[in-house]
Amino acid sequence: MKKDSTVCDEACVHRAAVAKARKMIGDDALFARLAEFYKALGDPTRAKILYALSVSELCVCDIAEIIGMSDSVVSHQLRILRNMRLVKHRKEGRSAFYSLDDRHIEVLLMQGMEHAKER
Amino acid sequence: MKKDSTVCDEACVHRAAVAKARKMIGDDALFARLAEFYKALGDPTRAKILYALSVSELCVCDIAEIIGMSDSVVSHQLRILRNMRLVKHRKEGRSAFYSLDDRHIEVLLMQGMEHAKER
DNA sequence: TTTATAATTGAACATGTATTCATATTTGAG
DNA sequence: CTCAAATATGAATACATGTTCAATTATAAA
Repeated sequence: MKKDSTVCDEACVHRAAVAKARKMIGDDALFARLAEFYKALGDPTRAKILYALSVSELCVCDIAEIIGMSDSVVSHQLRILRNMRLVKHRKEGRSAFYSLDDRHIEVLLMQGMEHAKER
Repeated sequence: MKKDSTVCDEACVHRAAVAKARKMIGDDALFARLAEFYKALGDPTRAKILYALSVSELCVCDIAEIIGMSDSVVSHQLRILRNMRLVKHRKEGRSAFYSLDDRHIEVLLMQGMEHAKER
């Protein structure tokens, strides 16, 4: 007999816990946004950019120098970070100065950093 | 003249800030681990799995039911989470019970969730 | 042992994504 | 205006990754 839509043919686990978890997970769009948010941090180049910006406001070519990548790469990644509202920018002459959109981001970065350092 | 390895031909920005940031970013392996860590959270399926596990320990088929995906998908993603040491598992009979590797993960999940809810 | 269930695994496919390169835009300097 | 510098952008490429499907392992029950 094929498994039906119930869980583990009754045998496996606490139904109560399952029901509780299931209720919290209903909102697909929420988890999509959550994943998008973490994905933005989940690339070494973007992580470096954000980390650099946690030190101070910087223009594009400075960031490129600091992380050792081309201006083009940095500009592309900054656009992603901008769309995610993780960074904001301000134009001054022909330069564009970027900074973290809010301090909240910095906290999250540092926490992940501690986790990364531990292993 | 081509741009040399200095920053913005002097004109652009605070050299001191650049030097400070550069020093912190030297360690490539560190940022690789940091990115890997966030990448693990940066997928809706894995985020759902972790969220479900924050409620209680669960076996594979329960997780599959809760998040509405196949056992195979869940098993594949659990392996990734296991390799990242975000979850641990315990075998009991023919079932495998998974749980979060430590409470630290849960905190990080909830913080991202708040960020995701805000927008 | 034989049968069925829970879980794992590997290969294939489709999709997503980071980087490169060339080109455009914008602004300041001469 | 003309030239060069700071960014931005689009197309192309290469690579990574999530899901599906089929097959396998391991355990429990009959």
